[in-house]
Amino acid sequence: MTVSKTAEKSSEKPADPAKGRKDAAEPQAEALQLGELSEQLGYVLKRAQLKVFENFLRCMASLQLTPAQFSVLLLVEKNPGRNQTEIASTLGILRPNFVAMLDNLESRDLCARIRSTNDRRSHILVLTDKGKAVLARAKKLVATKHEARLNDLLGQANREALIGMLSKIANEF
Amino acid sequence: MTVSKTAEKSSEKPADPAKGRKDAAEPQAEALQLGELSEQLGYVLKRAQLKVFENFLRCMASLQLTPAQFSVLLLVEKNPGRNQTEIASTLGILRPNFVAMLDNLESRDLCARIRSTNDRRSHILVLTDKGKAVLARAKKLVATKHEARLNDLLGQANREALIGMLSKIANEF
DNA sequence: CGATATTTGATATGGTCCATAACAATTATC
DNA sequence: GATAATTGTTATGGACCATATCAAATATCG
Repeated sequence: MTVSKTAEKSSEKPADPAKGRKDAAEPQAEALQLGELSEQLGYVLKRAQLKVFENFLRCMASLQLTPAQFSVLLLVEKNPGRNQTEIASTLGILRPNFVAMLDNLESRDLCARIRSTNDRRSHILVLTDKGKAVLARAKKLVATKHEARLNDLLGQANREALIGMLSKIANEF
Repeated sequence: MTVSKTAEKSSEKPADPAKGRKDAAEPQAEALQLGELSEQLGYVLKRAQLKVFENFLRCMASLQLTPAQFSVLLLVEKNPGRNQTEIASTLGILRPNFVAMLDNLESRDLCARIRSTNDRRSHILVLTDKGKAVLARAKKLVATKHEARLNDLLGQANREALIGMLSKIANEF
């Protein structure tokens, strides 16, 4: 009863005051003031990103795909025949860190490494049939349960504006 | 010459083809297609967040403040007299992980832990004079070099709309 | 009052992600 | 053909995050 298991921070007990302690010397003392923090771009961005990833993982629980894994599958599907270095660098993943990721996806038979005939150093990446099927299901889950949630929250126009602004920041900041 | 030192991913060498190898069998093969990835909320959010944090660190290089440290100073200034648990949980930091953070800030004489007289278990947090001064300078740097950059990029109205939407996501997603 | 439970700060520890160095195999360059 | 560069890989360390556990202090309740 100490804490729950995972991914549960606050919103447990507001430690409700006015319970009848010694006296009524401190009637207030409750929620903290965020102040300028709520206007800080980085703060709000990080918080939003954590929430979005959290929701993504919940939506993908049945397929056991992380955001990073999903992005790899998407990119390999869109660019079949590329090697590890190309896929990894496009996603901002360093080659050494990409190895374990691919080991995982390959062990689950979602994608495959194929030795290139042109350059026998490199591994060509392709999706397996299972990988394609899983990705198709993943896309539906993301569209239905994840991205749709944005429309409910912001509306179609705002959602597109948000994506556009974030892209601009990601590319030009 | 293997790679640069830090924070330099791609945009190094497109490995320009058409250089004259064996034959001219593969004339294309260049930039990868992002495809649906550029429309994925989580992907764009994460990319934007990384860029913003990167820029934040550059702006704060002279003060050696990370986004997390800045947020702690801001929150302690706005809510003096709160204890570690309150400050940490408000920022989504787990108490165990907050200890080292405070050790750092306290060793730099930016904030101080004071044993509470009401509850001798808890440590009241306050900013030192140096902490207040550093935070004041940090605020100016953030406003001048960091947040201002958003206005240049998006414009005042869009910047406010973006912050608003991100807050909404952070709170209601 | 006194026994038990809870809270607070702290330590230890493990997991994940990120970054660098270094290596063997292969290819490019000269 | 000798040297340099590239590709995938391993090893490794750091930063961040999460849980269990502890001692001190406090709260709760018989």
